Amino acid sequence: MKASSRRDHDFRDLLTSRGLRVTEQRLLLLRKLADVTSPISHPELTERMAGSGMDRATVYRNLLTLAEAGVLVRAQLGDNVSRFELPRTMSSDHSRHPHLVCTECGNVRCLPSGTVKLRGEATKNEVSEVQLRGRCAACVNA
Amino acid sequence: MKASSRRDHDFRDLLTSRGLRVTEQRLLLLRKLADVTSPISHPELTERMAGSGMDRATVYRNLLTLAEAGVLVRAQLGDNVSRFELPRTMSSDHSRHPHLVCTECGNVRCLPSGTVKLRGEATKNEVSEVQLRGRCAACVNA
DNA sequence: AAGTCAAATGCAATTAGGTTGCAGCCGGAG
DNA sequence: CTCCGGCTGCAACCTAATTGCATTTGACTT
Repeated sequence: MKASSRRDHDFRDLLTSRGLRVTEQRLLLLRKLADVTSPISHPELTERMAGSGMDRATVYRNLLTLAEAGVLVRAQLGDNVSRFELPRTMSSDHSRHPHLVCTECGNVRCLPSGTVKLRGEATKNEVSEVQLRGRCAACVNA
Repeated sequence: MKASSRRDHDFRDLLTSRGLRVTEQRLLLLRKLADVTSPISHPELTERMAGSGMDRATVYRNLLTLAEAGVLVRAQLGDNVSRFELPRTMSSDHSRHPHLVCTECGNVRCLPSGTVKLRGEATKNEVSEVQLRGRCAACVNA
């Protein structure tokens, strides 16, 4: 599979450029994260890696390591659980986007960066994360 | 003490106006929260209530109940621990304006309603709460 | 003032997510 | 090929959150 190996190549570069070793576990982890569309927590991710035999401590430490290195973005969405995600476009665009936490279905939706506009007093602060809570479109229509 | 009884009177109104019962425990809890200047976590608060013989579960459930009712504001710094705060201005409707949680000093700042504008895809959801995280103006300038 | 009932509390147990120490493994530099 | 330090697996451990249930009690009704 061309696509997969291409992706792996990017991941290798990403890791080595940050001075991190390229391990089979890290590649598995990054592949998984690339398949997911919204931020994922450590327990959720451990769950999905079940088949690989990877230990939860390894998942945990790698999430921290990768977030620290700037490879992943860490999100705090109000439920006392840290969630991580691979930035949309890995190289250029590290821009954060707003997250919507649905209080009904619990899912986390990523919104386009432009949909939330700060102005006035809000711009006087260094805002690093924008999060909305409410009912997502799917739940509203259901 | 005049001040104390006056404060208690406000607390009673606050509770009854939200359809919550006025219990000795809730008054103790609100008094404690009024004495504190920055958001406090459930364990910290339980610790400080030690002398009152109040149970941790009672503290916990009341924090949730009061936050749910809009009497308290819930904040999350980077450590996966929920902290709660009595808003400075106890306005009737505290959930309608955005909050900025400073990840440095931990305080929660209330922002004017107009400072955060939703548009596009964001408006397709029923957003009930807007929270920004980052460093507040005071910490940035310090 | 007494009666009533759901809300609230106390107590105890349990789950969950985060975190760490250590021995053995392995990526990659030399 | 060899060696070293980073990485992994395993197994605890800790703290915070959460829940079930019997009992108490606030606040409304009579």
